[in-house]
Amino acid sequence: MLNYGAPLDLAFQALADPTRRAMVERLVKGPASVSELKAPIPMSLPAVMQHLAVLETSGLVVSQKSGRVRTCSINPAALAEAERWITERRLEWERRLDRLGEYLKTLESEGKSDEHDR
Amino acid sequence: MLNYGAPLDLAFQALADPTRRAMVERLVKGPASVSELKAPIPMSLPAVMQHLAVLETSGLVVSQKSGRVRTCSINPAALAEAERWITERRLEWERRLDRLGEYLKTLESEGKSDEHDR
DNA sequence: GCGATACTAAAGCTCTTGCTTATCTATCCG
DNA sequence: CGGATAGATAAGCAAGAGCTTTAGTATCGC
Repeated sequence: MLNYGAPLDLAFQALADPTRRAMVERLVKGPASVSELKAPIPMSLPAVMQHLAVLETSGLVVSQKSGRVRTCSINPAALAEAERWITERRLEWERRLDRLGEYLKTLESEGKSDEHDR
Repeated sequence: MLNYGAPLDLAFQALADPTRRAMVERLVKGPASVSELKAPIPMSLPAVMQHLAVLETSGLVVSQKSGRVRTCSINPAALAEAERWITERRLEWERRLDRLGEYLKTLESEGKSDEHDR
């Protein structure tokens, strides 16, 4: 499986951890420093920074350092890309169900005329 | 971090692998047997079955065995749940940007009247 | 019945993840 | 300057993910 979809790998992998999802949930409310991100998380600071690194290499989060504080924010584009993959699959599934419904309706009405023909 | 969101953990984890995403992409086109799922994948059959197991425990895929063939299909509900989490975060981010825009517009017009007041 | 088909189960191996503690480097401020 | 703050880096470790090969167990069709 050519890892053609590597960006999606990273995004979904990043979202697969509850701590990282909590960090994303915090960041959608607005940018935050590393300490602010760490605050509600019962974990060592290096652990939080490692989660942050995963979020950054996935592209879901960007950050910049100013003085001694690093400010993190959401990158909505990466979030949208992951969303888009799922949405497209769901839509494809629904389109297929629609076609199947049409087909079954056709079969049913043909069945009815068959009954008359008999 | 209480693993309160465990179902999402499993769904995103499942989607983080390109082989598994390829299997999902196949299944949105309609149900398939294990062998049909394996066909395009250059991997041993047990490996494919392990991927399938991940997809099943995540709830993204369901399957039933009839005779000697197991037929797999998508569970759109699980797909929709993962989609929903992302969508809600993106929407929250956008609502925040809107509020910020309003606020900045307010500041700007107040700034203009300040200039007049000066 | 018997060979081929379609999966299933188990063991083992390597690489990655998700933490930890300990140590170190910058910046800020009184 | 010097102590407190904010973050970075490194090493180490237990558990899990993602394969493999090997060896099964049911069905199906002649």
